[in-house]
Amino acid sequence: MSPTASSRWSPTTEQLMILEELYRSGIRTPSASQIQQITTHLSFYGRIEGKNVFYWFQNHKARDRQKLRRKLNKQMQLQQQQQQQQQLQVHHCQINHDNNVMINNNHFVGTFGYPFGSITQDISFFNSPSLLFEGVAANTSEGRVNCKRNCYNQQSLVEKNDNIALSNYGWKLVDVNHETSSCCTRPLKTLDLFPLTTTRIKEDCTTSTKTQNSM
Amino acid sequence: MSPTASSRWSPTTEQLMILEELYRSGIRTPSASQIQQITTHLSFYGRIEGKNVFYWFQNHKARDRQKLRRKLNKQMQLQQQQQQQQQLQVHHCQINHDNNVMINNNHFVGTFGYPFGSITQDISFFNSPSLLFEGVAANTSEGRVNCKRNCYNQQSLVEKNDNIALSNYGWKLVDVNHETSSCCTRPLKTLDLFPLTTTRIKEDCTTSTKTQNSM
DNA sequence: GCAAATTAATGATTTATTCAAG
DNA sequence: CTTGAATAAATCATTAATTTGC
Repeated sequence: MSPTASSRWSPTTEQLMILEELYRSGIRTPSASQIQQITTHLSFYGRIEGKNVFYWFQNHKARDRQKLRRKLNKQMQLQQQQQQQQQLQVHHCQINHDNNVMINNNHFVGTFGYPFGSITQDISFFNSPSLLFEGVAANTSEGRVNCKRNCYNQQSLVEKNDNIALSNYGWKLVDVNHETSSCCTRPLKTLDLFPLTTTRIKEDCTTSTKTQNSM
Repeated sequence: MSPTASSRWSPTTEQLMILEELYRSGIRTPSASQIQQITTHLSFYGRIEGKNVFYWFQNHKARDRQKLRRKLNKQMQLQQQQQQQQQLQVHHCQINHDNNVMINNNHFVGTFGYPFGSITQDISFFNSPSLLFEGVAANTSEGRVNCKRNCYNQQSLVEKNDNIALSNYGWKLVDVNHETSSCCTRPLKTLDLFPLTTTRIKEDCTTSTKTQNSM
């Protein structure tokens, strides 16, 4: 209960709610200035630093992806099991033969659609969709590249315009915020990120969508 | 020739020499204050920012590891090929049988010593040493964990003592250096990192080893 | 020699993984 | 077990070497 320095930040309920709302509204990798604004705003509800905001978004994004992957992976597995079962019923005469390779290989992706050839530099292995997800060799190539491409369109390009060249990593952040952020400063400018309605949870998004566009 | 802003820093010869010397002397993940010192010192030889130093060490370390992995990987492959050859000479009656699995698999690590079992959450697959290294499914688990453990002992723990809680990531760095580092400041304090002899390339290391210990 | 074209290095970013507090 | 923090790995993107055709 005493406010003695605990080794790590833990968000207050309100801070958390706001962060989650921002996340829902589409923010994934806030730029330095965005982080600055968010931090300033949230410092009104408790001690907080820029890096906390930075890490929060990073972790939240990562764990969202992770959750999704797990889910899809599970679906895949189920599908495959079902397919296998069906095949067993139809071609049950081949069971003993195929068993040499498939037995016990719930995760043995190496055998599914592995494109042979290509010796050294070519990394375009593993095109099987099952490799996109958690399990064994999920993050080797191709698959993740595609995945990433999708993610890029969400934030990065926007930020390139906002922040001339460096985007959102720490180095640019602190000089605006650090050492002067010891709470007690109420938001000085009107923040685009926080139009006035931070406690609204879920609406039809028609009035609030421009929140994000103006950054 | 004109010093018009190129989008990324490229180190001068002297900066590079010094960085490499520091690296050789054992620095891998410099703390914020170390980065600050190094930056200040190197800014004497040309424009440079803290993040450049940070990135340089990060990349250099990573690419060192990578080089090592590649090398060891190559050795492994050779060894395995030799072993295979030997086995072929001894058990040549089994060739046709094994071919079903091994043919064309220069990188097909999935078949080497794969421990069956463990369905969903357990990630402790792939214990084969060949999986530690580049190729296909190199970075899945276990192997890398071990690798990492080793690396930790080199720097991180030291830095925990140096820098109270945050160690060396961007957030702490800029407030000391940024926006005031526009060259023209000669090193103000005597730097432990740079005792006086920065141009010495290679010696017996007996007189200079304490350089690193005092940080 | 010397640019255009390729390729290799490497600075900078983003994502994945791991550690560890609560 | 959840999640803030930290680190390592993968990737992107630009610059430097290098090659190639003239």
